[in-house]
Amino acid sequence: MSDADPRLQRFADFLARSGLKATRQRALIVRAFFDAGQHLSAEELYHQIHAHGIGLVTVYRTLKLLRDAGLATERQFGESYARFDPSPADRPHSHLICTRCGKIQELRDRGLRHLRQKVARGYGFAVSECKLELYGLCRDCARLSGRRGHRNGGRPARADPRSRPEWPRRAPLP
Amino acid sequence: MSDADPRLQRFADFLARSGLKATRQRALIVRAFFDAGQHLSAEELYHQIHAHGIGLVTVYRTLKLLRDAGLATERQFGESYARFDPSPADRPHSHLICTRCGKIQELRDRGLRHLRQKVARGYGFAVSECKLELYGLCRDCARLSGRRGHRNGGRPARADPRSRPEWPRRAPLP
DNA sequence: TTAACTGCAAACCCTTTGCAGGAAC
DNA sequence: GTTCCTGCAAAGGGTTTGCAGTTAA
Repeated sequence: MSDADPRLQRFADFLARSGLKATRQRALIVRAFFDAGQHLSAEELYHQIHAHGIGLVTVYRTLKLLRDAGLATERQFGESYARFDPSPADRPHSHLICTRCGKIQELRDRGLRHLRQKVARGYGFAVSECKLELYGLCRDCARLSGRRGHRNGGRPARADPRSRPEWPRRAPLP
Repeated sequence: MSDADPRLQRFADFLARSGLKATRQRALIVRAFFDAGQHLSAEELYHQIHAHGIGLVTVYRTLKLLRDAGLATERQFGESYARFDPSPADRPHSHLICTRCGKIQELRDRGLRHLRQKVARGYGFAVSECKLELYGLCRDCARLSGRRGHRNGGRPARADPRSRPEWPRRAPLP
């Protein structure tokens, strides 16, 4: 199933087109990245494959290549490090980020497209990229919070999502 | 005019309430921050006041206090450093970021509120914070770009706004 | 007088870069 | 055989922290 992923071919094409080489490390990293199907950080991805003797630096370099190939988008979800979104840039979507469990869901809504067009008209602004992130509690966490009597109305203690409390920042390193 | 700014009083109240002290440095930093009325980085703010013998570390610490007091929001506009938004958190707004000149405009649109409510209903997601950022060319830059024949359709060279090329990253240091 | 604050330097974290050996073309 | 790649170690840049002296309360 992973072999049939057209993105692997697109990456191979990108490498060839750019005069770059198809190495064992790149193949492993790219496959692990697409297989995860999530918004991984460089270190999380590294953690999944470092058993194969691949270094963190190579993971960083390959993620940058994926970004340049248009197969990943670098994102900052209020953390001190970046996450990479495997969705191609030509299929824009927004994100719902749970401030309790860290889950990241994707959201597609055409309301955003309208907003974008309205802005273009009203402000004379030529939009090239549109980022919408909604922080809050996912369905499960909201339910849990509700049971506990939602002490502060379901709002997190701090407005700034950079200071998310207890949820897993990255996969633990050995 | 700056003295009449109710935010100064709110900050003083916050300090008193928290058992913290009102120092000369904090007064200077907070006033400079509100007077700027822009989305400053810590270093830009430092640059404006370091003549008074105030250290960068104190600027960082005071900005964090402002954030905790609800008088500033920490934001990451695709740069490697944070900017602080002087608008209080209870007046949410979006941002238009010009990828050419770096200008940041604010945008208030009730379409976003509707989207937010729709998400709450459809996904069972309890939204606590909503971030919308539109990257592209502001009116002036779009016009310039148009005159030059908008070589690549008005799109920046790279999709990722982290790699903005030539515009002022921060106020130059002496 | 006491607790909090400042500034310096050093640490910290994530990411990038320099370099010598190794692998793809 | 050339060019690009890898991994290591070290550097880099923004931010935070430890500490000794200073200042607000």
